[in-house]
Amino acid sequence: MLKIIDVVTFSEENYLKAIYHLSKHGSVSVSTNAIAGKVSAKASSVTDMVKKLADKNLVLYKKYQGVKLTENGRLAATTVIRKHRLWEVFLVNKLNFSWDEVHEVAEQLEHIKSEKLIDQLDAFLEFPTEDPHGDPIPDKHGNMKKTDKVLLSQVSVNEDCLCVGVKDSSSSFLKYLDKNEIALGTTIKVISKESFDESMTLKVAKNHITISKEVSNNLFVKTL
Amino acid sequence: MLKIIDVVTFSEENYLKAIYHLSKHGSVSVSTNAIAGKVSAKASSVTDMVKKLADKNLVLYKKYQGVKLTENGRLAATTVIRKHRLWEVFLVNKLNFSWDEVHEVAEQLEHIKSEKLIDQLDAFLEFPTEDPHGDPIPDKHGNMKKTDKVLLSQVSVNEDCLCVGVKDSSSSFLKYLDKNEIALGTTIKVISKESFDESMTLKVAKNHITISKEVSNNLFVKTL
DNA sequence: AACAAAATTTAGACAAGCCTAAAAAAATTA
DNA sequence: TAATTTTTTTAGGCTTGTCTAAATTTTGTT
Repeated sequence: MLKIIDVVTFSEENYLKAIYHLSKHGSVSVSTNAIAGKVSAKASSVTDMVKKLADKNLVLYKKYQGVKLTENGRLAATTVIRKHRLWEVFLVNKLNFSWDEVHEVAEQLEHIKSEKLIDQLDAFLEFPTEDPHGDPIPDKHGNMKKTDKVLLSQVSVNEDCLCVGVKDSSSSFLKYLDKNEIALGTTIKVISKESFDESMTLKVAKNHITISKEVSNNLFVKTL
Repeated sequence: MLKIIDVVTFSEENYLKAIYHLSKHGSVSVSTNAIAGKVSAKASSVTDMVKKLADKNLVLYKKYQGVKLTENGRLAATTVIRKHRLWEVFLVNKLNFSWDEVHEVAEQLEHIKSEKLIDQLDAFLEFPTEDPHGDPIPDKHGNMKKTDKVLLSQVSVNEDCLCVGVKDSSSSFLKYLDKNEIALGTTIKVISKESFDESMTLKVAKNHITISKEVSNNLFVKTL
């Protein structure tokens, strides 16, 4: 039977998204185990799903050789990511969610199927280019501006920088940042670095705070 | 095992909604066949689902005796309807959808699980009490104002009335109304009625139009 | 290079939600 | 009221997406 439109299921979309993130924008091959970790499933389930995605021409798959997105797969993945990030902007900018509350809801909203919906939402939000965590929002073709952001851990002593995003967007991390008054747009100066444990002392607003390497490796900044 | 929270699935929500609509707000018992028609499934599938809903205390079910919503079931149903109608308002008022385009998307959005989302959306929309088709939006407890709307076919010759809703909200009907410049809030005067085929002639704005009984039986108005 | 460890795949099972076909109960009608 | 028709339920099967356990392939290590 001729397949004109391949409907992509909720679950398939989650796998595609996981593969996209793990493969550095679809450029490299991804292992079964890595996908399993990302989607919280067992490796055997991943094998099954990957075969299905391969049948639909969304991934290239050879037994024991890992998985790579096809161009179709990459577009499907970036479309989901686009929807996820636009909904996050909506939740924060229009519905007063804080940045640590949006993820779970956006995980649901990203699967709503309606091209008009997402186009109109994009316009309603005035075509944002970044989500509330500083991640770029892909356009309809899956292209997104790449940012010159670096991890805070890479910044040298005495440099000023601007908080532009987080790597780990877990609720606990985002709450930690809130507590320390770090948000998108906050200016941070690196006061000192401790080579022993890779902790850093920062100046944030008027205060000095000390952070662990777990923090500095999860916060993206732009140096000024 | 103790069940604290019964998660209601996508499919279960659709059945509850169907039962609610068929049972006149949950007050009367509904037949298996009626539900099957509403959810586009076979009667045997309905029997299966209804047993599941009964296990979860969402409906009362006795073999061959039809189904009735419990208070839990009624609340679950009105919550879905509340979400559906709030999203419809959002789509029309904020994203420029027309009233015949919203249903399909709202059918998806109504299943998103987040109490905060729906509370905030309600506030963002300024607590609307009606959706774009004139149907009342339930509050958090499932209560909604009842309207004194009547079908246009019930209105007497020479009476003025206000279009407040539609019974059939199929896209083709809504497009027909648009074409004839009838929308929510339009004032209509009944000029004459033809007993032979139950057609009516109306004055809408400056124009006289003739409508069939199919139309007058699907348009709700409030007499003035 | 051979063996052990790790990763991956296969095989078989299960729940949800649907189906068809057959059986049973209820409703209708003659 | 007895027979027929309609409605509803049961029985068994299918697909999707998951799992566990066992088999297989690849990788890493002496």
